[in-house]
Amino acid sequence: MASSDIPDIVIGRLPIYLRALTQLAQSGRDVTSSRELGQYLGISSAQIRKDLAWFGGFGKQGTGYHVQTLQQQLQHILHVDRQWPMAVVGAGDLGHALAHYRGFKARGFMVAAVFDNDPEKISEPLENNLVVHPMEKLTEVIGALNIKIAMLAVPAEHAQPVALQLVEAGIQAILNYAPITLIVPSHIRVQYIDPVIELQHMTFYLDQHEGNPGAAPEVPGQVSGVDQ
Amino acid sequence: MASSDIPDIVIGRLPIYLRALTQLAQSGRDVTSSRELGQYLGISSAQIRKDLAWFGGFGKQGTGYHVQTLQQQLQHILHVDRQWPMAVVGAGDLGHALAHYRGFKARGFMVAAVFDNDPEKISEPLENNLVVHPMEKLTEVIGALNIKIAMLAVPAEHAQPVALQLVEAGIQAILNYAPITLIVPSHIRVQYIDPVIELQHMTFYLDQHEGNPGAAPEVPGQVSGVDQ
DNA sequence: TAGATTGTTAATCGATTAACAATC
DNA sequence: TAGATTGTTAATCGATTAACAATC
Repeated sequence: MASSDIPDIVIGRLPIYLRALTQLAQSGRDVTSSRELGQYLGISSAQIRKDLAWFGGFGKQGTGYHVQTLQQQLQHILHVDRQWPMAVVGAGDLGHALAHYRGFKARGFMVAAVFDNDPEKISEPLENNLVVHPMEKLTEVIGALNIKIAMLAVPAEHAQPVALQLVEAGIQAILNYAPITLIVPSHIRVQYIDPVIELQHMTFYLDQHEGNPGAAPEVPGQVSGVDQ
Repeated sequence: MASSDIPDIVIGRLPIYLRALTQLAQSGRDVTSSRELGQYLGISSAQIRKDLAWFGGFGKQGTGYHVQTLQQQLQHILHVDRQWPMAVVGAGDLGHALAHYRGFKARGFMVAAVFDNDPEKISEPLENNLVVHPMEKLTEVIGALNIKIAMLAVPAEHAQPVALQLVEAGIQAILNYAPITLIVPSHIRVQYIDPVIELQHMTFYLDQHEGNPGAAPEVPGQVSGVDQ
C-alpha cells in the first residue's frame, strides 16, 4: 500500500488516463471501459485495469467505469484534488508563456510567482496580478507562499546553480525546461521537458529522402501510442 | 540491422546520451566511459554499452569513448547530422517562444515557417525573417520548403483537426503541445509535451503537509534519473 | 437471463543487470 | 606489463498480456 511499492511507470500513466477521462467527460460520456480507454490511448485494456487495481476497484463488472468518479479518484491519487502554487524561474519567452498559460488551473496548478535576474524585467506586470520578482527574493517569496514546485525556464548555463538555489529555498519538485541534466539531492523530484529530445526521437524514424512529393493523402483512423 | 529491430525505448535514450556528450564536450572532456556517462545520467553503465552496441562498437577497451566521435555517430544515427526545417502551427505565446528559441540550431533543427488563423497575427514579423502565414497557405508552404516536422501549439480544441491538415500537407512527425491525444494515421510519428502530465507525475510523490518550514538545507550530490 | 466487463492470476515477453573474456 | 573498460552473453528482474472466474 505504501506508494513506493507502486512502480513509477504505473504512476507515469495515471496522468494520461486522467487527461483522457477529461476529454471523455467533455464530450458528454458518462461511462467508459478499459477497452475503450485503451483503444483511444493505444494501450491494452489489461494494462489499464492492472494499473488501476494498484489503488482499488473503481469499476463495475459488465458496465465499466463511471467517468466522473474515476476522474475524481485519479485526481485524489495524484494529489491534484487541490491547487498547487508554482514558481516560474526565468521570465523570457518561455517563462512568459508558462505564466500566461490558461491550462494549469483546471488540472491542479497555478503560477503563484515569477522570478528573473534581469533588472529590466523586474517588476514587469504579467497576468493575474503577477509581477517579476528579483532572484534575491526567491527564498522569501517561496517560503511565504509555501511553494513546493518550480518550473525552471532559464538559459542552460544558469540552470544548475539556479536549481540548487531552488532546493535551498525549499522547492521539492522541479520541471526543468533547460536542456541539461540537473544534479540535485535525491529527494528532489525532477522532470525534464526538452523538445529537441522528442524531435530527435522522431527523426530517427524519418528519412530525409523519403519524399512525399505532391502530398499523399492517407486514411486516418489508427491511434498513436502514449507519451513518455 | 533494420531500424525496426531496435527497441524504441533504446532510441528514446540516444538523444539523452547525445545531450550529455554535448555537455561533456563543452566542459572540455575528450574521452568518457560508460561508467561516467551512466553515473551522470542515473543509468547503469551496462545499459549504455548495450544500447550503443545495437549500432556498432564505438569505444576502445581500457579507454572508453572519444566524446566528439561518439557525438557524431549519434548525430548520424538519429539523422540530426543535418538541419530539419520545421513548421510551428499556432502563433500564441508558446508558438512565439518556439519560433524564437535559439536552442534548435545546434541540435539539428530550425523553424522554417509559422502559421496561425488569427487575421491579427498574419504577416506579423518574427525573428529570422519569419512571418506568420495564414492557415490557407499551410499545404503550399510546407510543400515548397519540404517540411516534414511540425510543432503543434494551437488551443486544445483545434489540435485534432489541425493535425489532420498537417498530415494532408505531408507532415510526417508532430510534436504536440496540446493536452490531448491525437488520432492520426499510424505512419505519422507523434510525441507529446504536456507540462501538466509531468507535474502530476511529481505531485503523486509530494504531500501537501510535508512542510519544510523555514527551509531545510540538504547536501547535494546525488543524481536524478532520466526523463522521458 | 444473457452479455459484458471487471479484477486478478498465471504465462509470456522484453528489458535490465551482472559478469567476464577480449583487448587497448 | 598491469589496469581499465569495452562488447557481449547469460541470468535476473519486472512489465505486459492472456485468460477467466466473478458478478453487475
